[in-house]
Amino acid sequence: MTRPPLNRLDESLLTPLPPFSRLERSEIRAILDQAVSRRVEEGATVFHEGAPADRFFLLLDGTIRVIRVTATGEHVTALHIPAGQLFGIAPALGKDHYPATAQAASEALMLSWPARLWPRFAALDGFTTETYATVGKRLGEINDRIVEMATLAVEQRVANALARLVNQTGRKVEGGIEIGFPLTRQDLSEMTGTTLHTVSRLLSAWEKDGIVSSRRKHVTVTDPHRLVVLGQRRG
Amino acid sequence: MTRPPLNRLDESLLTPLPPFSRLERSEIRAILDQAVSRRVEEGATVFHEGAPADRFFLLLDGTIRVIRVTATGEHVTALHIPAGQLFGIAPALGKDHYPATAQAASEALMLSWPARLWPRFAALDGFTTETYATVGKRLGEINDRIVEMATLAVEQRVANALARLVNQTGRKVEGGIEIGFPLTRQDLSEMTGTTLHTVSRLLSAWEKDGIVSSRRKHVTVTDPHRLVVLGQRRG
DNA sequence: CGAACCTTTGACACAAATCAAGTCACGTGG
DNA sequence: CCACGTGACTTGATTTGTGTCAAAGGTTCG
Repeated sequence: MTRPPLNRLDESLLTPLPPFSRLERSEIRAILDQAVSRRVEEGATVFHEGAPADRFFLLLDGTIRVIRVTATGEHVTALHIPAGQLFGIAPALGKDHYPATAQAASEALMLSWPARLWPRFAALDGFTTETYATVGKRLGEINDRIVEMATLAVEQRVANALARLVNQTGRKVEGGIEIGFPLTRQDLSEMTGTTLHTVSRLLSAWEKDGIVSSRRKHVTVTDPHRLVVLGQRRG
Repeated sequence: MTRPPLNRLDESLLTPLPPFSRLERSEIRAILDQAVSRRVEEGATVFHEGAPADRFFLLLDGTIRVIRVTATGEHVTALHIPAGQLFGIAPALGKDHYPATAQAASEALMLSWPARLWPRFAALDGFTTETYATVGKRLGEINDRIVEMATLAVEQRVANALARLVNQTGRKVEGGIEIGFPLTRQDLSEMTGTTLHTVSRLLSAWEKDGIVSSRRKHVTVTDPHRLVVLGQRRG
């Protein structure tokens, strides 16, 4: 499952990514040589909530879903992480256990390093600045979700969740923009704090109105503008 | 309103606080000499969401409420900050504008420094580590709130919010533990995403059951254990 | 071909928002 | 010091958005 790099990883993997972009070629080389690369399939778990945070990760391709499971077994999706970002960076926040579970929303490709190397990374020029900017963005996102949950009705929350996914992972297809990974009604309900039944009803209604179009596990937004409008207060 | 320190601030103000505890006496002296102290009264705003983040703060006494206001004018309370913590640390997260509004829940006393000094603080031994541990804790807290909002009913959310306030700011009084600052039903509703009416009904019911006791703007929890039980799933 | 799963739809129940008065405490100013 | 006004709180009646319960249809894959 985890394997050392068989052939050297190419430096161009990291150069375009913000936390690494200011580094010297030699520094990037050193970082890559210490990385372990890993491929996980759709739905597989990368690490579990509460497990010792022994590694941190960089997502090269795919999407990671960050979820938490309650005492009664309900799943709540806290966040989606797009390709190009660090995740599992518990060490950066003074935690020695992962605060949530990370699973692959679609097949994913990632690099990882042992947590004990974090301080060395942190010492690199511009690395911390960029990292904490990412943390700041996530904090902002998650805050927006609280405001949303506190003030909006289910329909608006689902509309906004879909709109966010379109922006983060959407890819143009004929007739609209498709979410970039397999997505069930249940998944959407776990992102918005509702039930798969309600999501199903909403998507059915929206499909009738020509706003979305969906097949099993695939959702395409055909009228993004109207979707955004649905997300506003007052329908 | 903002005023320079008239008499030198005492070093013992900072020594016990985690981000400063590892610093030399001389370093603390230098930090204090650059600080501006400020007292704000109950309800006053320290800084507004969206304003340029030109200063960062340390709360010496009182409680700060972090709120966001929606386009339609609703208020949502994201977080309460207890005495002894840094706040408004937008510079630490790469932001040059405050992402939320901070207001004093009770009369509050704070120090502040210009944002441009942040890098110098960050270079001090152990300072960043402790700061980001705080950020991590807040991220965790806010995450818990999302899980709560997604899975719990109103009664349980309000019970948990009260329980949290008891832990953070409660002080023993005869007959129970009182929340450490003035708190209205409206305030509680803004923390839990419900209406003041529902909160009022809940508190009335709990008062009848001997779990809380309240007078105008003051809430005392008389049976903390049963309150915690109310916060669990299944009442 | 069957099993596992995702999805849809209807009927019903209920928690909580909304609508609507009205009482009660407190601080202010005359 | 009392009257007045404002803001906090309470409580009932009504409405409604969503969850829950229930059943069945559709897809995919082994």
